[in-house]
Amino acid sequence: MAAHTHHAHGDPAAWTDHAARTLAEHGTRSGGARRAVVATLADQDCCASAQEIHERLRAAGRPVGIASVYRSLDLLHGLGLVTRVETGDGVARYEPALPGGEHHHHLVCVRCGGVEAFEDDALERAIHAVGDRVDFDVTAHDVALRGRCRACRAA
Amino acid sequence: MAAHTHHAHGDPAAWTDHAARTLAEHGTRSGGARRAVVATLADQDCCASAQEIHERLRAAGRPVGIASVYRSLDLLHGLGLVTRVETGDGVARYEPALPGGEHHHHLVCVRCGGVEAFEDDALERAIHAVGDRVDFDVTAHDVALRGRCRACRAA
DNA sequence: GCACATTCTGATAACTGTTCTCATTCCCAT
DNA sequence: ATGGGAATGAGAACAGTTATCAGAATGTGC
Ligand SMILES: [Zn+2]
Ligand SMILES: [Zn+2]
Ligand SMILES: [Zn+2]
Ligand SMILES: [Zn+2]
Repeated sequence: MAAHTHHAHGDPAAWTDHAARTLAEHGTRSGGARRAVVATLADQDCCASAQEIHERLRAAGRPVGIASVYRSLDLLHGLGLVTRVETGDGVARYEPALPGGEHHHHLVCVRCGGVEAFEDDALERAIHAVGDRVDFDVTAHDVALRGRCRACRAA
Repeated sequence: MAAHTHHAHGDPAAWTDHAARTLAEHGTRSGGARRAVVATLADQDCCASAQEIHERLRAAGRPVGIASVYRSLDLLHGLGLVTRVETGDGVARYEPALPGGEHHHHLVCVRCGGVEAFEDDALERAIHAVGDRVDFDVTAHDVALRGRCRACRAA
């Protein structure tokens, strides 16, 4: 068994393979920039902004043009390989979308801007029920709970 | 009885009064620009962007500087008088926050960008239950269901 | 009503995240 | 190996939002 389980939301290698396969099926070529972005995403538990990914790649000695980061994220999002998360500060964040559909939602601290993940089956059922009842073909959903994290509550 | 009930989410005059009272309690002066923004918001069933409000005021013959619109919305949001809604297109939208706490959430069409409102008690209960169980002082929540509206499903 | 301190307002500059442009590089089927 | 086309990266362009600041409006104390 591995000494640590850093990734709470599934095996990153599995998502990487899934992403590579889906990209190949769509006839895209495998360029270095996009591969680097995919690798960085696979290493993320939760959401990261385009600029964070850009910075992380630069720090890792594999700089990628910011335009390529945005392009890659846009393509991956179009193929359903990443989820776009809006935390309310006007920047889009992205996290891997697992093929099985398992996912989490977010707690956003209004003071420090920190983001935590949570999962809740009852919430998912309630959302699904709404989707069934409305005159709308619902394919995705976002939930954000806002408030104060433990640290900011004390401060 | 009124011939039509245009406002699904409470009496606009009541919200206007509530807003005016809260603003007065906070020692703000009553300038014309902010009063106009409050009046426009009171006339909204659902969310509107700063630029939409700006345009609506201009069209109504009561032009207000865009900076004043943003400032007013920011102040109202800080006082809890409006809700900020993120529909995913990178534009912040605002709608009146009723003092009783009754509110709705949104269905966003990924094709045409249209927004519809819905309410669901079971969903609210599920969200409340999550807030009780997490280590986070939850004070607000956003839910957005994404998909295709009836018109765009046909097209 | 009048003077005054303060707030509000609006034009515009500045800023930030994102998208567009285009010349160059790279991938890969042939 | 080569040729056609997709991918890349630097920088310009863009959109929404925020900051700046001089002048107008507000309301309090007289
Ligand atoms: Zn996450
Ligand atoms: Zn969910
Ligand atoms: Zn609404
Ligand atoms: Zn709710």
